[in-house]
Amino acid sequence: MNPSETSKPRNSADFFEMLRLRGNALPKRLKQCAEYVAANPAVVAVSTVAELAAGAQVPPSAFMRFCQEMGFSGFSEMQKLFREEYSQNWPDYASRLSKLRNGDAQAPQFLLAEFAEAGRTSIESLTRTIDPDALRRAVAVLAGARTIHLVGLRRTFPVATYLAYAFEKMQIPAILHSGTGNLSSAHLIGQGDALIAISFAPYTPDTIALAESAVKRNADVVVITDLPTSPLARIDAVRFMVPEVDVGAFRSLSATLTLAMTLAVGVGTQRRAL
Amino acid sequence: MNPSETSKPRNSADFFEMLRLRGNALPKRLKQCAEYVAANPAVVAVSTVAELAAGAQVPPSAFMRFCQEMGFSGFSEMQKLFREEYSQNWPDYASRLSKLRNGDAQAPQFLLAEFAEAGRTSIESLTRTIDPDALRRAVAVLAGARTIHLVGLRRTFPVATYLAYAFEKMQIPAILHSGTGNLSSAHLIGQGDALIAISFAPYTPDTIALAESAVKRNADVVVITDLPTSPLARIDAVRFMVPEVDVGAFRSLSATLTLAMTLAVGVGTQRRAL
DNA sequence: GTGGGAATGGAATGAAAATTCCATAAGCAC
DNA sequence: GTGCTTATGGAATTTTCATTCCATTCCCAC
Repeated sequence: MNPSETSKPRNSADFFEMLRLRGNALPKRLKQCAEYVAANPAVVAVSTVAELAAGAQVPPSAFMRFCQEMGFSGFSEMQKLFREEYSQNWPDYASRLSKLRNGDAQAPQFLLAEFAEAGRTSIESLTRTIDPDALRRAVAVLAGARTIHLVGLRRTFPVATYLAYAFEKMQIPAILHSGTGNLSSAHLIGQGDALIAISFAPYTPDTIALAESAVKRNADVVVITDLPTSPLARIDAVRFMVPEVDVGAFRSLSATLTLAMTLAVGVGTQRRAL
Repeated sequence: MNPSETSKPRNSADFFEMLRLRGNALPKRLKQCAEYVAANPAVVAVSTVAELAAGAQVPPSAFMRFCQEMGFSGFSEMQKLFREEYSQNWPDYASRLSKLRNGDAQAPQFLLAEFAEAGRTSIESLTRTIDPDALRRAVAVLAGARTIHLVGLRRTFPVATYLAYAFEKMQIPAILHSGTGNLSSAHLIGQGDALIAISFAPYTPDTIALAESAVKRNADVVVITDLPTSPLARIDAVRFMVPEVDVGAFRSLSATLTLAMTLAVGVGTQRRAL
């Protein structure tokens, strides 16, 4: 470790700042590496030294020297940084969950920190995984509907009620199917209507049934669920998979609500434009 | 290669389609893999078998079997698919943002970005402003209550229903006061009970009335509201001011829900410890 | 219960990748 | 040009990781 070495970058912003400062002072081959990495940051996360070296047109050993020159112990350490940024380093809540179970004397503010992080992570990854086209289609379908039906039971009931509130506030006709009194409300849904069905594992059968029945009745369906293996994902509909993070046995709803708000307001503005 | 094996997926859409179709028919461990992969697709691109297996809580060999069951020769081949897909999507990120800024402000993904930002900000400032001592007191009060009453109407109704769900799941006696049928339910609250009252501007009079009546009946009250000038803030109670960010006429609920989860789980663990 | 077949987990193996080392080449001062 | 320092490329080494194999367990049918 010679004294000219700068300290290790902690994130990619650090890293690129360092490149900016020291980039021009590097020897030829290392400069090639710097330029290649700057131009293809994402590729670093998913490639081997040999591949990157080939891309930068230098031998692998030169690339290794580059990594060390940037303050890392080697390529692996540098790659770790890019991988974390790239995958957002989804925290390992499974292991925290056991901590939650064992250490029963958890101070509430630690819990708050956990839930806050779960919420942030969920929202962050929502924005990266949502298909803009699906969003557009969902908004179009809902804006064109005569009546919007809403169903979400148990853990997703808050989302359904939020949508009901938002639509009411914008004076868009919407019906919340809550299952009160165990009445079947499937017959309310007809052609020209749309249904937003929300369900996470364990999937409430009533929600699935209502969604299936809506499809049979030629209503448009928008599905919000968690996984492609969900029974709701089998339905012919505009589908959203929301990457909500579990903390212990509880699931953050932040991302789902964010999506719900987006749909509601999107529909509102589109209707007004018509 | 047995005949039941499906042909190799060519892209991630293929892959998720296969998961959707065959996911439920898989044996337990392989299903865990399927779900983990579905929930964390980006992580697959940048992780090792061992890491993913740990994430899915299966041994590495099970994860290998999963890859082969999905039609790949092994993990490396499957990872290749994810790497290709995901390193292609990345460069769009910067251009996507600028497109968002330039393009019409009504595009749904622009809305999504706004709401996501609002949610993040709200949660962030919640963790900064919450008083740990108030949290501790609230949890103590609620954990000691015979029955926990919940009230939150209109825009805060989703929070109240979320709490109701959480308490039910943990088998903690809780009553959701929803005002259905316009029946007064204030008389249900008595000494030894606790009430969580949630209200944001414009404050629903029923919520305030119920909270005041609970105080008169010597019940403990926990208040979640937005401003110190709120009528709920005048009540003798453990008080939380949640700094939710408004987007247009709509308010993110992310921070409020995060606080609600914290209270619920905090009470749950504390009760179990008693 | 009991037998058979599928599923599982752990340890052994082999391949691939990162990292180091060293001989050679290039640049530079004198 | 000569000697010295720094840079370079390829090959050897070591570490990490994917993959396979097999003994054990689990589950279901009878």
